[in-house]
Amino acid sequence: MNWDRPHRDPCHACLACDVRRQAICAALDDQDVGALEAIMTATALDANATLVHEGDPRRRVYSLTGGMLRLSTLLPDGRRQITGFLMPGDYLGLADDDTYALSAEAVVPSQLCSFPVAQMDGLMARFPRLKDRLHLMTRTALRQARDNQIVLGRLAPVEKVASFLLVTAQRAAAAGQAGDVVNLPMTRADIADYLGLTVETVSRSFTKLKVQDLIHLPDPHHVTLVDRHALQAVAGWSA
Amino acid sequence: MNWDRPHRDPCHACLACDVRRQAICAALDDQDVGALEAIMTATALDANATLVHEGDPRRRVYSLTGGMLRLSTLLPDGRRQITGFLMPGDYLGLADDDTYALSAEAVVPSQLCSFPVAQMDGLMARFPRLKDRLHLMTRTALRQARDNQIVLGRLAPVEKVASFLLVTAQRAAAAGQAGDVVNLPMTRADIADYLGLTVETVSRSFTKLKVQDLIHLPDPHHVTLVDRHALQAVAGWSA
DNA sequence: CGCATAATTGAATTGCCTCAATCCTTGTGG
DNA sequence: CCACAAGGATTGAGGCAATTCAATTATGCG
Repeated sequence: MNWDRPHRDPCHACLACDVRRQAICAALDDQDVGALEAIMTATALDANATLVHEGDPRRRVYSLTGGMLRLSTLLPDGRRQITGFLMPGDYLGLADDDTYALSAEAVVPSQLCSFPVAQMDGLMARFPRLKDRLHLMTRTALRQARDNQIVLGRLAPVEKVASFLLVTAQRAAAAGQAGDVVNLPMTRADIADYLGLTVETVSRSFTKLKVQDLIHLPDPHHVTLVDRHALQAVAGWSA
Repeated sequence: MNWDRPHRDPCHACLACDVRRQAICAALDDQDVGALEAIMTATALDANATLVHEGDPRRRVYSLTGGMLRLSTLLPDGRRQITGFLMPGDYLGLADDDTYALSAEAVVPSQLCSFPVAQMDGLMARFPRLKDRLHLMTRTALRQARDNQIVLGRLAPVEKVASFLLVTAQRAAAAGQAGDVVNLPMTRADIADYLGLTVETVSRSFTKLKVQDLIHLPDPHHVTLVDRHALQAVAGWSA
């Protein structure tokens, strides 16, 4: 096991949590959230640590509170497809039934809440709003996955990268991290496996956007969106 | 409007429906299904008729009973991405919130049940199993969309087509249509826009599979799966 | 039976990927 | 504190595969 030992903050951690209003717990008010907290185990992951393996029995579900996770699957010959990056407030286990359909690894050191599925199911029966929120998050995830099909199927490399930057910025904004500088904790290889490209093509696409002055690249993990409007045009958003 | 005028079968159509055990109505037993039938309007669509437009307010949801629908979205410059084909028993409106995220058109003449969202919401409140089934179908759709990301992102053209044939055969089997001959009502252009390819590349991929004797093509809309195992290997399923 | 649309096949081009080298940052040990 | 090692990112050159452009064949409908 390569994650830190579980710990539980005794001082009403949930009420002070950064993602109290974004995550699954937002379905419960301050009185009821204790029930969720009671079945929760806070855990931490080192960078690149594996949380769940594709095909493993789905015994726990998770809510990410800090850091970033990548969801991926491997083809027999080693090709990898990353189907999404989880940001704080996101939930892991929305689509899975009895086994995990995807592997989940930490991109950077991450913190999350871990719940046994059986007890989570019990809580959903007790608090309908919890179940409703899970359903809502599933629908949102479905829309995201479908948007991604457009990106993967019909966009050219530069367009894919532009789209990726805009979506990432948007999600960061939704999580409270507004501003024109986007944090990209993942590697270029991760981005490539997410967008269906090679590392080289991703790098070249970044360079193209930089040369056109649509973005700045202070360092590989930070991108400044200089011209959001032009980026949207490149990404094929609206006319 | 290019669909036939609505009609209602007076003789308990739901109980005799082909997809009674697959569609949303499977959540209700024969006593309760009348409540669903009461708010239902049976409609028919001509081939290529548009059922809903991307961006339109989501006032009705649908359950396909016969034929086939394609879900698609357009980029400003005309590029099209088909995100899925709906087969009998499938539900339209799973992911959408207040507006439809995708357009839906009939591939061939199709029949479906139409429900006003408000009344469907009421029924979901009255029959929790109905809501649960919707949630289940949403999760399934999410898994399908993610599987599709792998196909779009990491498979070569022939692999994409092989995968498409196998998935289509599998879904037809789940709907009761077993056998090694797959029905492909959609055009090559539809398949291309689904797999992120051009019409020509799709056609060439079919030819390659045919030359290798993995499939037969009695006509463009019927494919016989000659060697399922070899097809699975081509599609990158398992080792 | 003829037209319009769809599907297939062919030739040429473009652009992404492959292979390879260099640069840069980061962290480690001397 | 500096040198070095190691992994990631970027840049360059060349090949190949999917696309584009174009023509032919097949299919289906009036």
